Amino acid sequence: MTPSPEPQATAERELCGLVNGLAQQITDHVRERAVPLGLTAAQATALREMTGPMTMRELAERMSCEPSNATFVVDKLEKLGLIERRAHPTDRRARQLVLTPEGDTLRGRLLELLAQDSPLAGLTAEQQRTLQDLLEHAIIRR
Amino acid sequence: MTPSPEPQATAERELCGLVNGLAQQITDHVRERAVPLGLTAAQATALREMTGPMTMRELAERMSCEPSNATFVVDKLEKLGLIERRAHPTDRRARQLVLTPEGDTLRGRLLELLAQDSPLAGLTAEQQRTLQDLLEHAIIRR
DNA sequence: CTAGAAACATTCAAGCTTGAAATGTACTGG
DNA sequence: CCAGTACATTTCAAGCTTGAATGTTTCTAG
Repeated sequence: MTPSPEPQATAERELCGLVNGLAQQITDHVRERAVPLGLTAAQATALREMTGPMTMRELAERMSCEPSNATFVVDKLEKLGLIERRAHPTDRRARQLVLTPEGDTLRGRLLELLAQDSPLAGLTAEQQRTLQDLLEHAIIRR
Repeated sequence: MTPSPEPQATAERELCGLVNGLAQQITDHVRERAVPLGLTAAQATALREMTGPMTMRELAERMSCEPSNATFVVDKLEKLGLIERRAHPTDRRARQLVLTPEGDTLRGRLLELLAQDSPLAGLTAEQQRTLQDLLEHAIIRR
């Protein structure tokens, strides 16, 4: 065994593990509720983030993934008739994503399912606020 | 647009987005430091979690992934000569994973790199403790 | 002891994700 | 205006991840 690690660094590493663990739990939760609707976890995540018309890049950012991945997922949603790629009103490089009526309806059902047994239900409203503060604080870089 | 969602549910959804965002940031951070060592992010994560001899399942749990994925990643690490699969001393179903001397050395270098510019550096030690409490509280289910 | 149930690990197919390269469009300083 | 740079998107290869199916081994109730 190599030299003993700094306790500080170890604590940080474990904390990263916890963050990843919770993120994984959230994804599992999404997947569970997506499958009965005929969606994969990735598709459901995209649908969930479609709070209104947006570009590919905006969607990718909301999904915390690369734009090329958003292309992949939106392709699927488009084939399912849930989303449309329109010309962007002011930027000819970009596409404007819009939910179809079917997509909007399905999104509504999805959101209902997602609200049930949230992975964060173990926290009180105040704890959730604290968590949000900390995460926002930790994330604001880059 | 469909009926307006409950504000409570919306807040929870956004919080999930933050958790995922931070997890993504952590993975990116690992990837950045893994590549110069000739490792992928997944391989580096596995190496990082190898705090001592353990079974496939234990490693998978630490990596927050399915055992079948651990098999995949350990295969790679084994081919790189960084890890060994031994017979488990008491359970013939299980394997005991052990780092090779090279694996142990590389892990040391990886941990050093990972400690630099941690994605959690934006938080004070106390904030990190609070975050840890909240996450542990949120995760203890299942 | 023994049958059934559970657990460990692996394999494979299907789907996800990243990063680099390519294309087309917008912006910026001369 | 024009060249150069930056940006939005897509394509593709390589690698990651899950879930179901399989083979072993262990555990447990009877």
